[in-house]
Amino acid sequence: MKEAPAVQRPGLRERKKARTRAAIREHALRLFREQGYDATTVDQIAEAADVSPSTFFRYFPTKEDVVLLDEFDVLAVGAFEAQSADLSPVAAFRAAARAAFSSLGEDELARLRETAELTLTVPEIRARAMDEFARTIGVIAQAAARRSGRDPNDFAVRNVAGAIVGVIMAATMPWSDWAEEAAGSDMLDRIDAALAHLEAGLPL
Amino acid sequence: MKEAPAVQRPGLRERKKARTRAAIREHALRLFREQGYDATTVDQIAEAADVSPSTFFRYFPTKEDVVLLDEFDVLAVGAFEAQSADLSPVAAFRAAARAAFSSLGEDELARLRETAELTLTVPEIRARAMDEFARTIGVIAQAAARRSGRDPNDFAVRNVAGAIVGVIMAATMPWSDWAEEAAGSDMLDRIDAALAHLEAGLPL
DNA sequence: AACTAATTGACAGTCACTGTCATAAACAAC
DNA sequence: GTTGTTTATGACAGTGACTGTCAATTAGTT
Repeated sequence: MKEAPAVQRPGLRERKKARTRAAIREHALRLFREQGYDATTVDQIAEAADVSPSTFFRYFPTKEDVVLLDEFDVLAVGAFEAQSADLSPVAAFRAAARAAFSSLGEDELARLRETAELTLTVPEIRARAMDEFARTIGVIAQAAARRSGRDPNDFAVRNVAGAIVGVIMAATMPWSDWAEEAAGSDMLDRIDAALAHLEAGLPL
Repeated sequence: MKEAPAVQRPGLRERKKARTRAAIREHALRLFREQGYDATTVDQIAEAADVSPSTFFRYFPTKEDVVLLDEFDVLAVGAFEAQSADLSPVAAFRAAARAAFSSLGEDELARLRETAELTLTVPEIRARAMDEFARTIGVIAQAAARRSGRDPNDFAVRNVAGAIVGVIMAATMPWSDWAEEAAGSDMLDRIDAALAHLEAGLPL
């Protein structure tokens, strides 16, 4: 008479894990906001989340990863493949990014902005973001390859993905004396404008 | 009656510092090659270079920086500004890169390859390379701005610089299962091809 | 030769991160 | 329920990168 939902229910254990994970991330982001990233030790986060320091590292391999785990590109890739096939890769990606962003809820957007802020501000995290970007190039290349029926390791495909990530970097990264201008325009708008510019062939 | 060469002679102190710096880097790279990056401790490097660990950190702020100090982009920027003004920014940069590469000596090329290898291989260093790339975007943007008489913070200028760095990343970074192909072609050739592709408008 | 300023080494300390082991809780069977 | 198995957790000890301070040395100067 059990008849328990086989796929549906994650099980108590899984739910507890998810709650622990969320608690750690939540308290970590709060502490970063309150005292700064460097000034916050892993021990403090662990204590605030009421777990042992060991447990912290079981959930996040490094302190940086508390900030860096977005899973957002998965969303974008889904939208990417849903675009009509006659669009150029860049145009398709741009449309996909817009769709993905607008599908986010308020709280998700807020967290995205907060982590983005930290990624831009803290050198350690900014550095680590490189690997994320490289991984993203791979993900985009794979999706573009599927769309166009080419090999994901194809040189041209990878190159397009690289250019996309490059202009996003340029639109996102903090500039020498550019903090004011950046504060004015929205990050997502800047990304969209950068993609539009790339789509148009980077005219000067 | 001194009449010492005012600008010419660096002074004994400076020469000693340069020699110490070179010794540290040399022994560090050798140890990395022999035992791997992670397995090599700063203490070992210091001992091999016959300085104290404290001194190591006075010359290089972090262990990663032993690898990451290229000063190569400065060379490229010089060549960039020497290109004729009717070339597109991308074409000009491509020509400049070729010129800069071919101006390097054998030993400099060897060291460039070795540090590049480490940058691609070791996750820590690869991550840190992000900041270098961001800086490089800035440097390229400044040079491009001077060339075209625009503001270095101009959106389009930055975006072009970002695209250039992006395709270089794509051509340089190691791929999922891509090691074989990469070994075949030369890194510099791949960079040139990537720039050519970008120059042509990224056709698929 | 004497004075000043820079370079260095020794030392102690912090913190991210790793590995191991024993305990306790969740799940699966009976 | 009661058992046995798996998994999450915490306590602990250790490594290594990095920081700060202080005293001794050494290069440059008068």
